[in-house]
Amino acid sequence: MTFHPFSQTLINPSPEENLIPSLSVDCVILGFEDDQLKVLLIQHHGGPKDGEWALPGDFVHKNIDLESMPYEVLKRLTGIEDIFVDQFGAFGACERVDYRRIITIGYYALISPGKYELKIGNGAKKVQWFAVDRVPCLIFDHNELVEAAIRQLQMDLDIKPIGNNLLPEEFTLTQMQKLYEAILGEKQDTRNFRRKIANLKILKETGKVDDSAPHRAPKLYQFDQSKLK
Amino acid sequence: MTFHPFSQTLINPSPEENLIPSLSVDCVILGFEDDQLKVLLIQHHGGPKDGEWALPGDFVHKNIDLESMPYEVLKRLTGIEDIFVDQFGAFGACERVDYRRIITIGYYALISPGKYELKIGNGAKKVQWFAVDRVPCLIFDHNELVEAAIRQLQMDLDIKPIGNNLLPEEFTLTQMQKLYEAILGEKQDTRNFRRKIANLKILKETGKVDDSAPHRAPKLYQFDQSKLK
DNA sequence: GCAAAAGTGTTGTACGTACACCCATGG
DNA sequence: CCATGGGTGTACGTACAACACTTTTGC
Repeated sequence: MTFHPFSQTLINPSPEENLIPSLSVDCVILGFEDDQLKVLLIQHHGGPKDGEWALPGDFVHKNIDLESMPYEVLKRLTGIEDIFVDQFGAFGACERVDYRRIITIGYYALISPGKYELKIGNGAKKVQWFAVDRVPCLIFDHNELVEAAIRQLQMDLDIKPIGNNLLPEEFTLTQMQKLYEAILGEKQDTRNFRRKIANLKILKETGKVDDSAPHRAPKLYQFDQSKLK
Repeated sequence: MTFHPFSQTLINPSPEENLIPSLSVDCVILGFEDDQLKVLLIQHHGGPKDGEWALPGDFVHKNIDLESMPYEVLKRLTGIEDIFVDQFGAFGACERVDYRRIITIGYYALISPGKYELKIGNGAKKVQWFAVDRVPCLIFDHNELVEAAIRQLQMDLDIKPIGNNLLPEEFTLTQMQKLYEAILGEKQDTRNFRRKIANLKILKETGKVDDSAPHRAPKLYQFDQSKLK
């Protein structure tokens, strides 16, 4: 197999003839940890972008549906498949990739960091979570993609089961509020937030509390899967 | 130049080596006429889809930004450039095109039918407006693209200057209401609609009326360009 | 008893919705 | 004078924004 300047992120790169060389998929994988929205980045190992940080991605495979591609990328990085993924745009300026004409389709994915063990593909030196307001300079237009993904996530926040994918199985309302604040980038009023969530009627109490902290123990909730439209 | 199975819509097809053969752009060109939302379709002439109806589109040109491609398509069909265009998604199921793997990026465009003279490209038999609820069976997944474009348009209706592009320079509030009804697919209450539009403060009276009809002459309005956010 | 976070209500305002009649005009 | 479409107001309910104090617990 010849060196492939863009498949640095692959664990099992496909033979080049199975790829569409001018069309890639990039994934903005978002997670919520330490009250912060984080994005999963990989550091290239070898190739023209050695040492630089980038979104995980891949060329579109000729025999795989476009919409399945982000799951392929995620499977290689995390070993999981049943996650929330949404397309947020196609990016295709002539000079977005400096050495070749490549159009990319951006997807964002929502997972819980820590729930999965990350694998480092061949072509990658490191895989690491970064807070979205501490993202380093990325290759190509990847910083733009991160911003576009977050804008889309903000718009989807009220109409898609975002929390269900970014929060642990059981969580407190304070955690959920922190998640909303991280996504929207602004503080929320506690009383208004709780009323709004209550009106959605998508949570149910577990009956348990989180008594790991040294003060009043908050109630734990979970999503009522039957009520997520 | 060899025959190119997909560039039926081109007036001046580019040499094949300037195209990205696995990546196309399709345009859902929408207009408003006779109180109906209409979409512009072309009928293929020659090639594997001879006689069938399709969205106008083109392969992505290697030396043209992706986001400029819909303008290229529109320029060939209508000779105009300054119109509203928005990307609504990338479509890439393996079997969406029956004879080859082609991913397409969908754009919708808004123009006033009748304002422009349509050109018939070589590769096309006809160019024709169809009411969106009377769209014939189209090639590939183009019917899906039309529906996706309209869904996107519905979501954009309140946040983008849709009317500014689909209505004539001067128009009545009834016309505008009919446009909203056509896009949303449901009747609007006249009083509520007028109050809503008034609250937006994006229109100004022209002082003129339309006295072409045999009853009370409605006032003519225009968009106040300085107030379109 | 205090620090630290959980939890809780009221009020005003803005917006959506439902609903019916008079007005102006041309023929 | 009548048919046709233009134009207008009120009342209600819901949703959001602003705002501060009490409760529980571990130490």
